[in-house]
Amino acid sequence: MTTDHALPDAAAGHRGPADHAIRQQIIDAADAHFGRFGYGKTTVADLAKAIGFSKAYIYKFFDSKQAIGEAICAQCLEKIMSAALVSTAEARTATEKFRKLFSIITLKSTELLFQDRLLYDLAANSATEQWPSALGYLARVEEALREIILLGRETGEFERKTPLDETCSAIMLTMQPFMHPLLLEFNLDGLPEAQTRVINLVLRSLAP
Amino acid sequence: MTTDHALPDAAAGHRGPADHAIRQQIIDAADAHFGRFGYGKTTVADLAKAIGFSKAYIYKFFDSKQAIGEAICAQCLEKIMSAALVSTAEARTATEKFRKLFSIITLKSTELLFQDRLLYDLAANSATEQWPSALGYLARVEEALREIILLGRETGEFERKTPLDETCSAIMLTMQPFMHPLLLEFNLDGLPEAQTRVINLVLRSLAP
DNA sequence: CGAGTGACCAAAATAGCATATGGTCACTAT
DNA sequence: ATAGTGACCATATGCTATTTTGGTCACTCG
Repeated sequence: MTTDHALPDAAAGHRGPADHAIRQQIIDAADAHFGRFGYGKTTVADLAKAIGFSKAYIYKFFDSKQAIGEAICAQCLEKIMSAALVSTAEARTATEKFRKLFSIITLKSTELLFQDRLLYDLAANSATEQWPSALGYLARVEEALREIILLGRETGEFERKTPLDETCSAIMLTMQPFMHPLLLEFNLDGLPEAQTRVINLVLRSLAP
Repeated sequence: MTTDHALPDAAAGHRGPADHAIRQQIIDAADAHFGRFGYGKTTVADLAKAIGFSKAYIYKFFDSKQAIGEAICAQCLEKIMSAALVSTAEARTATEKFRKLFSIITLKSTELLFQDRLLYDLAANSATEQWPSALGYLARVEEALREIILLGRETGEFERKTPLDETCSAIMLTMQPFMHPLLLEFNLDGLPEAQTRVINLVLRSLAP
């Protein structure tokens, strides 16, 4: 799986050697602290103490506290995305892959919401403020969607007239109520039926 | 046009006689003040002074300051809705009515956003906090949508297999990115093309 | 030269307090 | 009874003084 597309740089805000043991220690500590106390209540000094170095040393590896937040956020979103990709890989038809892609994303997002509320808040912040981590995630989802639609067009499951980009971006928008953290929370009550109805609607529009 | 459906009570928070000259004076004063200074910066005492009565008298007509906010908000949303209804009435086909309904709603909402930012913020608040005024508005939009789809089904423009309620609620969700004030602001950059693409997608799914 | 840091600063968060505000009620005047 | 109000209270809001916090840099140590 190649990750070096022209996506928003997932390593934005990084400094120094990209794969350093200390960097990983910082990320681990941040993951634990952000999850337990929240992004806002965790200070950079806390992270420094957790790994046994001084605060200044943290800044040899990250541009800012937000950059650390982005790394954690990207990790969360990566977990969601990879669960979705596993699920789509198991599905046989493009239609099934399509259903899985978005239903797993929503499922995993709601799990995050209920189990790691503080990390979810971080992800929500990332989305509303359009951090690179969130933009990269959306780009990856759209890329997966594009491949599914291409497959469906090849197998004859989906129509071939509508421009691919147009279809993809429109579908991403229809799924926003179940992907964007703020809207997801807003639409929680109707799940999962509401999403199924929208997925059905989109699939009808994809029919040849 | 009958408005006495089982919608969320648009007159919630009202007290005393429903059509009293004073009530209208309060609403007018609130409209002016909320628009100029914002909901938060306007005090009930300000409104009282504006109409030349004491603060306590206001509470003979409204349960709370929020109830006044709801009234103003309902008024704003009503303007948007009636503009959309005028537009759909002019359109001939169900397809055209459908396009008009949602594009006018988005157009008028963005106009409100740019021209009366403070009232827009009030409406945004109403939506995120699910005030009756916002719920009533959504119910009215969905009702208009339902009638358009019914028309389209009669004229043969739209398919007839999918359950009507399911279609309507799904479409409302697909349009959320352009209706919900917070998302609208978020999606402003892609307008109006992005919405057109979604509308096209939905219309494809409605095709017989 | 590279790993690591204490001391330092501007900006932001916090705490504590005075004031303003939403809301009620007993009351007056008509 | 109806129209209307001043005085009152608990809470929210704004404000200022103080502390924390994000972030930098010159510096030490090996």
